[in-house]
Amino acid sequence: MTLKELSTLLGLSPTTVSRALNGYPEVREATRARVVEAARKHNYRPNMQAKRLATGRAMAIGHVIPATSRHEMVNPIFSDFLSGASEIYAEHGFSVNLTLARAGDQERTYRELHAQGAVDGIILHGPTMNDPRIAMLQDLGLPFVVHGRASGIDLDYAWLDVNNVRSFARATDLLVDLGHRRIALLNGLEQMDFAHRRRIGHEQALQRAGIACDPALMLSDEMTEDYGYRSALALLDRPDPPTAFLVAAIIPALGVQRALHDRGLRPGRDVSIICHDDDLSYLRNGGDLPIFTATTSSVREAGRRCAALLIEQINAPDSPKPQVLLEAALTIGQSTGPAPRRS
Amino acid sequence: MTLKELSTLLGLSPTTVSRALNGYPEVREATRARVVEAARKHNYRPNMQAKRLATGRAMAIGHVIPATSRHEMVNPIFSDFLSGASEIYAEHGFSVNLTLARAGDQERTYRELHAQGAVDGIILHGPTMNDPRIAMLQDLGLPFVVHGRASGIDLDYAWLDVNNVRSFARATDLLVDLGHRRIALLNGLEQMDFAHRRRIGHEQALQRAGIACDPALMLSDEMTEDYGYRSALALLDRPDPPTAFLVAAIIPALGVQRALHDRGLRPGRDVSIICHDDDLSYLRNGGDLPIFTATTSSVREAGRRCAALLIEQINAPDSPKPQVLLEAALTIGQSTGPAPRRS
DNA sequence: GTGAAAGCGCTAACAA
DNA sequence: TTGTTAGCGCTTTCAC
Repeated sequence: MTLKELSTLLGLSPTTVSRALNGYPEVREATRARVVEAARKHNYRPNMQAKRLATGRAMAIGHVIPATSRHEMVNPIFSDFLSGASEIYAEHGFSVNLTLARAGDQERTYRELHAQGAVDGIILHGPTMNDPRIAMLQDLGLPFVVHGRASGIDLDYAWLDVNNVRSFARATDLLVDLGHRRIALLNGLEQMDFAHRRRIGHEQALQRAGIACDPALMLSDEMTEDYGYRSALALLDRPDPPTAFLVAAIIPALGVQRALHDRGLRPGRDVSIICHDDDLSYLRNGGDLPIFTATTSSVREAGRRCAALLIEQINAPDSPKPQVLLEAALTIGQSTGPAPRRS
Repeated sequence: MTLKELSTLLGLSPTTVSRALNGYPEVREATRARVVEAARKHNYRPNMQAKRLATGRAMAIGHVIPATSRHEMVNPIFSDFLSGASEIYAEHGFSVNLTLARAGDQERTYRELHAQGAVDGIILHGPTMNDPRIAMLQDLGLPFVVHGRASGIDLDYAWLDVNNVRSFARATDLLVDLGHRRIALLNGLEQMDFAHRRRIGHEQALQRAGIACDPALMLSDEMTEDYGYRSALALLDRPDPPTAFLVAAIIPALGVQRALHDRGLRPGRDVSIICHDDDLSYLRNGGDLPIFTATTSSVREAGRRCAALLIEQINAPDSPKPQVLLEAALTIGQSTGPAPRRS
C-alpha cells in the first residue's frame, strides 16, 4: 500500500494524504480523520526510503563501535547505552545504523556514513585522549555528541560525561577514612579518557590525604578477570602489600577476590575492595558480594540523554553545543558485604 | 557530489556513469576507467537512500533485540555475533538496522520493519520453545535466519545452531567418568530453546550412566553471578550435597566458586565445576580459573555464517532453507586448573 | 557502447 | 483547505 494508492482510494491527492498523516495544520479535521482511519484500516506504512530521499534526512543515527581490539568498555556498556538511546530515537522516528569498524577504519567509516547520507548524526563512543575523530566530525559538519570527553581537545563540541574524577576521589576518600594507606588502583586502559580521569581523581584524593602515590600500586589494562587476578596476586606477594583495592570494573574485581582466596585472605575483612563500575546491572548481583560496589552512573540514562542532545543538534545545528557533566550516582555499599577493616 | 554532477563533469550521461560504476558489461573499458578514476578523484559516494528507492532493496539487515527483560544471552553474546555478521555484511554492502524492542513489542517491530521496507532480511535472535515469531516471519515473506532453533515448531525455515544436546551430554560424561554421581546443573532459563536442549543432553548422559535424575539438583534461571552463588550455597548445605557443578555460563560459575570459598571448599579439588559457555572470550581469561571450562562454539563465527545464509536467502528467496547444526568445538580444559577429584 | 526518459514513493513549493 | 507540479538521486527499460 503506497501513498498514491491510498489517496486514489480516498479520492484525495497524495499531498493531502501526506499532510494529514504528518500532522500538518492546514488539513480539515474531518479529512484528517478519514485519512488516518483509512491508513489504519489498510495498514499503510510510509516507505522510509522514499521519505528519506524526499526530505533529505536519513532519520537514522550512526553508532560506530570498534571491532577487533575490544576495549572492555564496549561490550557490557554498549548495549545498555543503546537501549536507553533507542527509547528516545523511537519517540522521534529515528532508527539506528550500527557499524562495526576495525580500529584503524573508524574515521573512514564516519566519512562514508556521511557521504552516503546514511545518517543525520552520530554518537561518538569511547573517546580517547586527544581523540582525532572529534576534529574530523566537526570538519564534516555532521552533528555529533560524544559520550565522554576527550582531554587535550580544545574544540567546542557537544558531550555528556560522568564526573569520573570526583567519583574516584570519593571512593579513595572512603578507603582512606577507613584507615587504608596502601591502596592499589586497578584502572582501565589509560588512553581511554575516562580511565585517565579516574586516575586523576584517585591521585587527588591521595594527595589531599597526604599519602604518597606509589606507581607500583597503579595498574592499567583491559579490564578482564585475569587482569584482576594476576595483578592482585603480584601485589599481594610484595613485601608491602596493599590493604585495599580500588578496581574500575566488576569483572577484574572478581579476579581480585579470587586472588585473595588463593592467598587465604578474606575480601571485605582482611582486605577491602571497592569496585567502581559504570554500571553493575549486567551482573545483576543481588547484594552479597563481599566487595564494596559503587556505580558511577546509569548507562541507560546516559544513552537517553545523549540521544536527546543529538536530536536537538540535528534539528538546530547552530544552537550552542551542550556540555553535560553528570555527578555520579555514587551508591557505595549498594551491595556491600562486611565492612572493610581498618588497617 | 551526485551522479548527475559527476556525469556532466565527464561529458557523459548519468546512465553510463551508473553502469560504469556498477560493473555493467556493456561499458567500454576505457570509459569505465575514466569514470572510476573521476569518481575516486572527486570522492563520489552514491546516495544510499536514492539507490534503495530505485532498486527497491533496502540493503539492510534487521537485528531486533529484546530490551527490558534482558535474557542473559543477549548481553555478552550479541556483540560478538554482530561483529562476525558485520564482516560479511560489509563485503556485500549491507548495513545493520538495529532495533530494541520490549518483550511484547517484538512482533510488531518485525512487521513495521517489513512494511516500511527498512530491511531485506532478518536474523532472529534467542528463539524460545514454540517461538511464535517464526510463523509470523514466514507469513510476511521476509527472508530470515534463526540463530538457534525452536523446539515444537514444525516449519521449514533456515537456522544455524550448535549441538547443545551433545555438548552438555559430553560435559556430563566427563564428570561421570571422573567418578561423580551427584552433579548439579545450573542451567539458563528453560523457555530459551538452547537451555532446554542443554538440559536434555545432561539428562541423557545421566541416564546412560544409570544415574537417577534428581530434580533438586537441576536449576534454571537467568545466568547471573548471584544465581550461581545462592544456588551453590543452598545445594552445598543440603545433607547430600553435589560433588560437581555443571554451569551453563561463566558468570554464574564465578558465583559457584565464591560459594565454595565461603564453605571452605576448594574449586577443582574438593568439588568440580565445569563451566560450559557459548563463548568465554568476553572474560578473556588467561588460563588460571580453577574451573573446567568448555566453549561450545565461536559466536563470532556463528554470526558470520548466519549472515552468509541470510544473504543467500535474500538473493534467492526460493532456494531451500539451509539448516546447519554445528558440532561444538568442545575444548574442555582449555583453561583448566587442577583436575577435579574423583568422589 | 551510449543516451533519453520514466519512475521508485514520498515531500514541498506554488496555485487555486 | 485542497490539488498540481516538480523534484530528491539513482536505476532501468528502450531507442539509437
